[in-house]
Amino acid sequence: MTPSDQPSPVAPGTGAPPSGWSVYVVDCHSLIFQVFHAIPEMTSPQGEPVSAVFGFTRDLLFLIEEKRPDALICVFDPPGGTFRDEIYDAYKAGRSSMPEDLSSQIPKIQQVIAALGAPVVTVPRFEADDVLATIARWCDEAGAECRLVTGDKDCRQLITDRVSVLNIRKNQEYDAAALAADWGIRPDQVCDFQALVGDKVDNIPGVPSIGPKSAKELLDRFGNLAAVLDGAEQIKGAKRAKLLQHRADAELSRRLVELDRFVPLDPDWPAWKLGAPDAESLSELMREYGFRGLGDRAKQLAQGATGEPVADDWQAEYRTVTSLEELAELVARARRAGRVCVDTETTAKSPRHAELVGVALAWEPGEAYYVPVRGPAGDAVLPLAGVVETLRPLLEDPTIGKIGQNLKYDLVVLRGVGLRVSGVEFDTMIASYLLGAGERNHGLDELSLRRLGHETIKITSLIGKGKDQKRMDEVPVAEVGPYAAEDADVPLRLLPILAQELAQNDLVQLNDEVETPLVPVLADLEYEGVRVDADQLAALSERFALRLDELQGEIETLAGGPFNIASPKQLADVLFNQLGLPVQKRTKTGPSTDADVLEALARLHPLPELIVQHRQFSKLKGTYVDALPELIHPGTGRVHCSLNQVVAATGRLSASDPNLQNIPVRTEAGREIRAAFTAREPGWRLLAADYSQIELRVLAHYSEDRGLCEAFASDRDIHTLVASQVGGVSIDEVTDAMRRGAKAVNFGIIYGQSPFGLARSLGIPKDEAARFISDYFERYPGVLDFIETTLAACRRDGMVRTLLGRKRAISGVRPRPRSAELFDRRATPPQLTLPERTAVNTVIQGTAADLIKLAMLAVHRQIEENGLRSRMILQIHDELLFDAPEEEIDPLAALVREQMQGVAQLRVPLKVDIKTGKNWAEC
DNA sequence: TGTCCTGG
DNA sequence: CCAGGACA
Repeated sequence: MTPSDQPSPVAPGTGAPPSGWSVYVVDCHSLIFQVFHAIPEMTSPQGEPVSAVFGFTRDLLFLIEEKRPDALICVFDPPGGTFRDEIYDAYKAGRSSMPEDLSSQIPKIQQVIAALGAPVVTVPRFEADDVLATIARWCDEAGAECRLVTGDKDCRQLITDRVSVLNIRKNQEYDAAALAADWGIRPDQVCDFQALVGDKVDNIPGVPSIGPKSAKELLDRFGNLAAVLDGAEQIKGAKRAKLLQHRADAELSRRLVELDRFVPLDPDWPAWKLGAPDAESLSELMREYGFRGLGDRAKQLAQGATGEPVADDWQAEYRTVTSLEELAELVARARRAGRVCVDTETTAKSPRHAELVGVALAWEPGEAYYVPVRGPAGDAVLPLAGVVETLRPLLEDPTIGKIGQNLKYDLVVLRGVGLRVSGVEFDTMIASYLLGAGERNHGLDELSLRRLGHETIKITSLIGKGKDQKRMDEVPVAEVGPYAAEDADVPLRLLPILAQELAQNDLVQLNDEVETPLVPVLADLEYEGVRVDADQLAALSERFALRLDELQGEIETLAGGPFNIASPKQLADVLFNQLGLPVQKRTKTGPSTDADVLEALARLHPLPELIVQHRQFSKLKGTYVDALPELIHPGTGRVHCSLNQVVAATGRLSASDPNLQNIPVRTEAGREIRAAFTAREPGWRLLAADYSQIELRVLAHYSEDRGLCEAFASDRDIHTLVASQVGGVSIDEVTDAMRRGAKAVNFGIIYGQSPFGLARSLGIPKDEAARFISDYFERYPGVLDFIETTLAACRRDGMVRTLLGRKRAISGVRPRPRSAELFDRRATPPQLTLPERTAVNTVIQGTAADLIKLAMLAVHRQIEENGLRSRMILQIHDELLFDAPEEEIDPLAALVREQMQGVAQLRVPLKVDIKTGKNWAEC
């Protein structure tokens, strides 16, 4: 609003905009409500609702881009009442108040408006509509074009030759012609029309039994409301009585719907002129809310406004090294600095299959060096061997801190050229992950943009994308240099920012003592890899192919013709249309054909069972048997999967290329695949050490439940024990079904499963499952207390933490019941919502992940200190796999057990089972 | 992109 | 609950 001490540029009451202007006025609350209801729920990376912010920003960007207004005035309703409340208490009583999920977005929307360079106007005691009416009048009087952006029908009374209402959803102008086609009246009759018809939502009474049609007829005949009311006597039928009886209502209605075109507002056209957007804060906001697409549009808009790229005061000195002498000099300088940021450029994404193209080094922000060792013919590069030897005293010195983004990658690559990098100090990717577990993008480009406001050179601008990508060694050194140097510079600049944030979030210890030291350990695992017998897989592939052929034949006979078994759509057609089997459940796109459904159908027809088998074999063949040989490293004969430290929101590792964490184990065919994973050479064996029931032990620890803790202390089969205690029978009396039930409940608790989910996974009725769970809570009361304590803390803090302080933000946990109500909940098990289940699961699964990470660090160190040749080669959540010379098996087993069991002193002992064999199936 | 399946 | 990957 115009400050009152500013002299008004025009006389009060008149407010002509500069000539030739096109003025857009937005009724913000109207638009916000529209988009809020039109757009499905969206949350920002921080978990706050932002769907209305998104919709509003999108619409405003659309207006700016497409309509190019000279002024874009955003009008908000004032807080508190308006003059209409003063003349009629029931005014707008029918409108529900704004939901919290929406009102929390209003300040965000106002930030966006400010960043876009548009003014916000509010006039106390006057609704936004009245402000629209006033500005519309000014425009009309001055002959300026004015568009009113609102969904409110009241504004139709403002329509003139110059003023129209813009329907932004349909991008249609609603003018006098549209009004005539819609209501059949003129703009000057709008108030009278609405006074007769009324409006339920705004609690405008109107005249009962008069709808749009009769209102139009009356106005056609009499011209306006006053004439209609005066002439009511001449009207025939029931309407006459109604009009006479509700004359006062109609007159009040007219006063309510008529907008005030003279609100006390001083126009300030210079200030209202749509300015250039504030690119920096705009893109910052778009990133904060997670609007990627809008961010790009906003950026373009900002560039268009200034005619040049967004200012980015990035000062940097990047050089490409041209001689080994120069490199030696740089190494000496880096050593003096005591730290170095490293980034390697290579020919491939997989570090084990990649060739080194160059190394970038930096130790002071704003200064970085690129050392090329490969490049297109004719480009000057340094000899690899010389570079390696010159870098060795820098990179292998543990006292020189190594900084970088995804250092594990560089460690594996450099190990490939004979450099064992030591002294890993800070990895920006890991810091970003610890600060925002569950966020998908921890890439350097994103970090730079988000934390430094600097747009980095994209790799695609060098090597292109899609099918005909170049390799980095095919890109001229002159282009690679600045790109690589920047990738060494950026982490250095990010470090202080991230380090401070880690400190603020109590994550320093977890970062410095667990996650960062784990980087070289994981690099070693990846570097070692797992031996796979390609011949065995080839034989298996043939056998599976034969079996699949057989199955396909049988299936087509039963189905009465060929079809694509792999297509759920075609399969559904065969099962439910051609065979007429009953549909069990539906997916978004059609009847479901998943394993549960097929199992249920198997009792009615032989086909589903065959489908299950076919799916199983084709899955195993496609995902493992045929894919694995492709990934075997020609030099090592082993597969070197990638272990990702920053993907899983709970703190677990994940594996890919190939994912060795989901090699089959439950079926016979799956175990045959495991048998193809072998020790690396004759005389070596595999050793698998897995934590027994680690997640349940974590649950026992947190719950402090006597019964559960004692169960673990007794070292008996936990599922049997729980079955006997919950069922109230002796251990010998526990049946198979009871143990299965207990096991399912145990898992259900860890996964926060609902009684419904439990019933489904066990195939028992829902009330039976619910009773099982309540019996469980009755027997182990500490478990429910733990769940409630966890949820209360999550509700309070907006996040949960694991044993080592790893945090995960979770919003949406409902207010917790008072403790008195907990007793009831033992009788009727709690139905947890998704965020609540996630919160419980994260604490348990994340703590288990913490423990095994500690174990990996301890075991890795011990193997090194004891000079063993044995190697850790894989982690599968609760299991560690080792490749060991036969004579080391016993000492290794002892060492591994001791270290794994000793990582933490919980209220229950940690138990480790160890198995060895020539292949993984034997373990 | 959604469905299904493998593991924990 | 959380992941990765194949397939249509």
